[in-house]
Parts: sequence; structure tokens; C-alpha cells
Amino acid sequence: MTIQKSAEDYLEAILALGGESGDVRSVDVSRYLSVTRASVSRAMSGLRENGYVTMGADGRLGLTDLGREIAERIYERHKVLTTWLERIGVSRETAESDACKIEHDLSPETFERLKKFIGKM
Amino acid sequence: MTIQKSAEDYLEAILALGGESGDVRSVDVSRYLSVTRASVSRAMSGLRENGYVTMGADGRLGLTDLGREIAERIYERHKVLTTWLERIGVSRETAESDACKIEHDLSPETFERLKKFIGKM
DNA sequence: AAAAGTAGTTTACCACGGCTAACATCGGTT
DNA sequence: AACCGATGTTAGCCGTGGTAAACTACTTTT
Repeated sequence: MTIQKSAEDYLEAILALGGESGDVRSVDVSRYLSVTRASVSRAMSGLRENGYVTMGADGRLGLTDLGREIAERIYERHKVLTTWLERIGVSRETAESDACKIEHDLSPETFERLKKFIGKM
Repeated sequence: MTIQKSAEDYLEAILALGGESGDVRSVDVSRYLSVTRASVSRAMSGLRENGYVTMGADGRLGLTDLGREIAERIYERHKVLTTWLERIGVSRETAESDACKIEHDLSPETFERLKKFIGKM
């Protein structure tokens, strides 16, 4: 199973919502990503099957090591992109929204370059 | 009909392949985008219906004013993105490929900023 | 002229990823 | 105890955009 874009979004959402407590449920993800509970439920089912996500009997979501690795990679990309976009003068909101859209697509090479470039700005 | 990403790709391909002669056929688009002739055929059918593309009896493809407008917008985005990526040290090939992936997604605001930024580099 | 290749189309299929609707649970209210 | 609201699941649907296979038509080769 090659991880899909939407799967990356779900994993990232779980990470982003986790915060201190780590108390994340499907409905939180549903609100965060503006999709229905049904969509989250099906996505979680797939992510559990493939070992990216765990779910307690009470519905609490967690990331496996594998899932966390992916989530963190995407989340870092997200931060790099928003930083860069804001740096060149894009508004915070647009930066966030654009970052979400392209964070899945850019090559590792581009990310490395971008990180270095931001450092030098 | 809100134009879709794939539609933008097809229009851009017709523009990119047009060059001097303007002699573009479906099979050229098919090779350019690495999709089957069947896919191109169906896409062209939709783009013709909606007034973005023309097709002569001999199979020659052309852009309507509407289609050309979109194609040029995307093509310009493509050029801005590849320029920028190469500028920060990404290889030509990766720059091309990454530009293709994100050229549909970035907001107009980001593009404006990016253009200005490249000018100042 | 016959055969082979090239181009475009149509059909039927598939995966993805949304959605709604209906149902099952569970916890707190009254 | 009965009810209600919130949550999660399942089933079935849809649009998008690819595919392969089969067919047509035109051109080029032999």
C-alpha cells in the first residue's frame, strides 16, 4: 500500500490534534478536515488495517511508529512551506491553505533546497 | 463546469506542443502526458463540448480563446515555478516535475508574491 | 491490391475518496 | 426506566480520471 494523499492528511490531522493530551477521536478529525464522520471512519479502518493507526475501545486514535513517521514528515513539510510562504509576503491564511495543498507533492530534493534557502534568507 | 486539474493539464499540453506550427494531435498529447489515447479522446470530447478546444476533421487540435486563456495562465505558472525551483538549486528535471504537480493548486496571491520575489533575487 | 501500421473513438471496467442515510452504542438527562 | 444527543459504522451512491480491448478509418508498405 503506497500511502495516498488523503491518508497523509488524516495522519497529519491526528498528529496536529494530538497535542499534549493525545486525546483524539474520529469526530475531531472530521471537523478538522471538514469531512464527514463516515469518511473518517472508512479512512481509519484502512489505516488501522495497514498499521498506521490504532484505535482504543473508547474510540481514541493513536499513531503507530510507522504512522507517526509519516505524519511528522508531512507536518514538517507543512511548517517549512508556511514559513516560506509567509516569508515572501503571503498572508498567514493563504500560506496555510496553500501549504496543505502542495505538501504532498513536492520532491524531497525540493524540500531540502527550500529548507536551506529559508535558513539563508 | 469548473475546470478540473486534469483539464488544465490537457489545455497546457496543447499549448506547449503547439509551438510554431500549431499542429497538435491527440496522440501527441497522449505521449506528452503519458496517458493513453483513450484518455485523451475522452478528455478532448469534454473540452470540445464546453468550448475550450477545437478539433478539425483531420484531428488537429486547437484552443479556443477561452481554452487558450486557461492554458496560458497555467503555462505561465509553470514557468514561474520552474524558474524559482531552479533558482534555489533544484535540478531542472525535478523542477519541471514538481512544477507540474503544484501549478494547479497555488493561490493567485502566492503567485503574485512569488513573481515579485523572483524579480528581486 | 492486400497487408500492416497509425490514429481516434467507444465501451466497460476499476480505484479513489467524497457523500447521505440508516443503524448501533453509549453517556448523561429528565 | 425512558429518552436524547453525540459518536462510530456500514451500505450504497456519485464524480473523476485513469485503464484495456475492440472497432473504424486512413495511410503507408510490400
